[in-house]
Amino acid sequence: MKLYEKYPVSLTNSLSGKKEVFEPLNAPFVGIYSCGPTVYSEVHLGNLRTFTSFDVVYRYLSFIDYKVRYVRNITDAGHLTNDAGQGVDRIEESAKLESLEPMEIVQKYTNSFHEVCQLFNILPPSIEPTATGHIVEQIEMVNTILANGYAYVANGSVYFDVRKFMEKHTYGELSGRNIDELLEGTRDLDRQDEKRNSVDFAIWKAVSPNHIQRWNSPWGLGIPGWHLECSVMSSKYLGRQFDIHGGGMDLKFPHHECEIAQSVGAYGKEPVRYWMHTNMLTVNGEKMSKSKGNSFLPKELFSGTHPLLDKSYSPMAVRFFMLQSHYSSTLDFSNEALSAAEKGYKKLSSSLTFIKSLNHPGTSTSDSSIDQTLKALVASCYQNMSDDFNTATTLAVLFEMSSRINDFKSGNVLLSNIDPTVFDTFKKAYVGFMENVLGLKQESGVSDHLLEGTIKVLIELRKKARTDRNFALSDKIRDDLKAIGVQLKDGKDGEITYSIE
RNA sequence: GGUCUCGUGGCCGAGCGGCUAGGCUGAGCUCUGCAAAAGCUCCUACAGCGGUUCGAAUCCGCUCGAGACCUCCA
Repeated sequence: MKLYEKYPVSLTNSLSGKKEVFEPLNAPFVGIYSCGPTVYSEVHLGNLRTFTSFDVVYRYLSFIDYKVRYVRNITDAGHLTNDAGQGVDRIEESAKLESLEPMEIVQKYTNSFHEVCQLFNILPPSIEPTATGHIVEQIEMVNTILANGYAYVANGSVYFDVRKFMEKHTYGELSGRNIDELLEGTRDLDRQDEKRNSVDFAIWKAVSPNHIQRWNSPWGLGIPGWHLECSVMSSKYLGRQFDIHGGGMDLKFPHHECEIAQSVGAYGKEPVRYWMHTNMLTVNGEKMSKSKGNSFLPKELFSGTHPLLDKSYSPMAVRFFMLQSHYSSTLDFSNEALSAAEKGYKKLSSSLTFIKSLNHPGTSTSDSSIDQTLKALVASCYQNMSDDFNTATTLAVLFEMSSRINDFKSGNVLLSNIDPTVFDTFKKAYVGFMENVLGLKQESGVSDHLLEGTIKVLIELRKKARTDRNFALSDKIRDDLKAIGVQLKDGKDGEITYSIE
């Protein structure tokens, strides 16, 4: 029996607004697409929340035996600041600002995005396609939509004809938009606009010859529409209908709505079975965004240099902070919350370190009540994650497990009272959910062998001092190390461990 | 203005009609040469007002407050 059969996943489908049982089209295969970054500047913490959320979805579905293909794109062309016709091309704009080639901008911020992902332990997707790598396919899709009569050409641009589309299909379903009202607004449309209706959107956009990024098409020089690339790349790698499409709440309209329309307009069927939307990271109750000026860059977080930050925070503390809330709730940033998260993470992390090195002696006089408790905790991890990827409740279970691990450590509970198989399952689950599912890896306090060795020497000296009952000296070693951020902990058995503050 | 979401204890945050969330902080105890860590215990909530129900933080209505989307945004 596969794990996903034992712990069936349910998730909130934005399309219905309800929690539904997840049934992949072709189990055990699962296709996930999530909207990646537009690489015109550095990603901020808010962006990262979404990527972290889908990273966990990807990790968990893989963990419970699904064969997941996870596609996350890089938008490196065609992202205008609006569809209305006078929009500025984000990549071009940054290129001018930084005096670089557009593709240099793309490379620079793609690299930076990858570095940040690595720091936050966000796994690379199975496929990371780029818009510029799929110009041919995008032109093909525009042609298909034109052939189906759902688009029109105007001055070298191609627009999706929403009103025409609505004669046979629905538009606005995902975001709950009242399109009649949107169409009402059409009368106010600027006369100079090439669009027939204000709700129409560009699937191919003509550009002038001095636009650096441009491609030849049947309609002249231009760039692909932003909404189009996701439709093209998702259908290319996951099929015309696939399981999960994710993204931030703010992409629901118009981006995802347009994706649906394009795919239906081209291929005649709903592209996505389950839509998942992550909620926003807020600062003092307001959405974190570049335009509001309340966003931090990851590196500002690690250095603690941003004015809104009291101190620096490690990537795993931040990851833990995000996982403590549900992906569909807003999460409010604050120094207090982050400090609390940092301590909580350290607690779980030290249990992780300990249990990894702990092995069952082999024989046991089994105490079934402890075995039952441990087994229930393991099952609870799966149940919580299968329940709409509830990382918050899963963490609560992990804290419970951490307490049990500390019982092993202190000798409150003897391993000889635990069935070896149960212990093995428990250990694998704790390590697995921490590292593989939630992606909370251990942050090595000391990366330097020299330093590590030096601390060990000092620990040996302190042990000697303690056995000699030279407490003045042993306290001095401990206090002086503490002053530079190394906390020593005396174990019952005389062993001394340390942690870096 | 339209659409929608949210309002939980000192703080952050789960909760999807009945059963302990959890973390951080604070207080006490145990262990310890003293600390730290750990263990145990305690403090405590569901914005307000009505309604449905045997029973509501959880469902319905109203009021107040906050936010998101409706233009680009994870």
